[in-house]
Amino acid sequence: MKKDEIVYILSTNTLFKGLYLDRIECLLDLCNYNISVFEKNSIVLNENDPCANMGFILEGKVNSIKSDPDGSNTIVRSMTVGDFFGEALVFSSGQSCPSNIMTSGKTTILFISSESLLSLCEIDEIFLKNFLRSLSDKILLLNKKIKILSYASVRQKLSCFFIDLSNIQQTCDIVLDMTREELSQLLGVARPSISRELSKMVSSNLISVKGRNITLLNIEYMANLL
Amino acid sequence: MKKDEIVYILSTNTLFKGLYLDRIECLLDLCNYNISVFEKNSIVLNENDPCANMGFILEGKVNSIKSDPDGSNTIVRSMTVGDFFGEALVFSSGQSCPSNIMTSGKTTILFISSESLLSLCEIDEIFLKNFLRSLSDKILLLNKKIKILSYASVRQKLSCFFIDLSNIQQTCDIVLDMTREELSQLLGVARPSISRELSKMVSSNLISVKGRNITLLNIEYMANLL
DNA sequence: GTATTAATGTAACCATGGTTACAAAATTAT
DNA sequence: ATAATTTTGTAACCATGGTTACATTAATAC
Repeated sequence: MKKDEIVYILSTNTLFKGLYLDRIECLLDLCNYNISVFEKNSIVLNENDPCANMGFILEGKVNSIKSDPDGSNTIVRSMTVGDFFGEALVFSSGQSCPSNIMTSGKTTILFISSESLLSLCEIDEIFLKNFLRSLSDKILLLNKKIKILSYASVRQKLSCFFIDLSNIQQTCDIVLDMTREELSQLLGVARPSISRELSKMVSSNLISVKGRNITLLNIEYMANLL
Repeated sequence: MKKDEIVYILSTNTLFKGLYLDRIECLLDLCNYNISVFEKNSIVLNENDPCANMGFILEGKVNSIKSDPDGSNTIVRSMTVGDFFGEALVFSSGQSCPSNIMTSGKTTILFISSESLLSLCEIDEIFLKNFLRSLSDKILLLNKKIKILSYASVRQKLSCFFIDLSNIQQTCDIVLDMTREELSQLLGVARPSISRELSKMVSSNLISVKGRNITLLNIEYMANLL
């Protein structure tokens, strides 16, 4: 893969946002990096492996996979070109990879060492700001997830999720960009329980539902549950 | 409060770890900072306020408080001398304070602006590493919390928690440093449910319990639940 | 178009855990 | 030591939501 292709892909992710292509190339040249190609279904990183590099996906697709005791595997996170992983691991105190990372197709990954990342932070203020913002946003995202998981009832979880979404989309007519199955996993609830509670909320005139389009009819009441 | 007292207090927290006192003083002099004194039960920051400064507690005690819809208040986090807050907020993209921050006694707080923090990161590599480590460790901590909250059964939650603790304490004879009530809040479970499941686990010879001392008798079985 | 697959709604059953209430034990204050 | 307070265990009751199974609808492939 040519260097300008690599640089272009890097420019699409949030860590290099705001940087010109030639600046990115310049920064990359300063780095201790290496590029690895993985076959389909090969293991990039095992659970509990130490993690000294960040990975940037240049080609293909990788999944972060958690093995359940019953033998089944859950995809925790799915990443593709432009995504990166390990940003919270390389600078943590002696922590290791929390899940298996596996390719689901032929995949090219750029690895940058933690020392180099530290240099980038020192050399380029924009990169530093981006890195700090990325970590901070992740913390806020996880906090929001904890908030949702902490609610006792499915109605509370849905209400919280819908209200957040209506704030983001700036309308009471919100559109879900996921299946019910994915929604249920996000909220930590069984899929039929989601459907059941949605029906109840429709009966109670809290919302109306048409496929993935949901209208919030009584935000005040829903907000009072939280 | 004298400057060398301030510097000493800062030296006790993780962001200034590894820095000599005179270096901290030097860094502080470069900062745009201000020191505010709050009376008992005054509000430092309201929920949803924008957050452009980090706060370091120099004196007293502050609580991060979440108001429930039923009118009750939950203390999310309790902070005292040497603790700091807002590290994940100042660099996030347009996010605001997730909870009320209130003093619970006469309190002195040192505020440092986000611009100054950015400067410190650029000037001092140790500070930069500390800041990155602090954010990263928080992410891993939140991930662990999500993992526990995601388990369906109380037995799973307790098993996960106990096994983590036995790794930290390097023994099967673990000691809880909290009440059952606090444990139940941490795991997101009702307090009597904790007691009930502990009893069941004793009956099943998985653990033995004597007050806050718990012995893990069958770690393998417990690990297989996860 | 039809066929195939995936997504969704629904219902019955039942296990888990929340709620409440109270007693016993442990801790702390006086 | 005694009293007061907090922490903890226990039991009965019952609501919530998980499980399973199946029908229906929507989406996609052919």
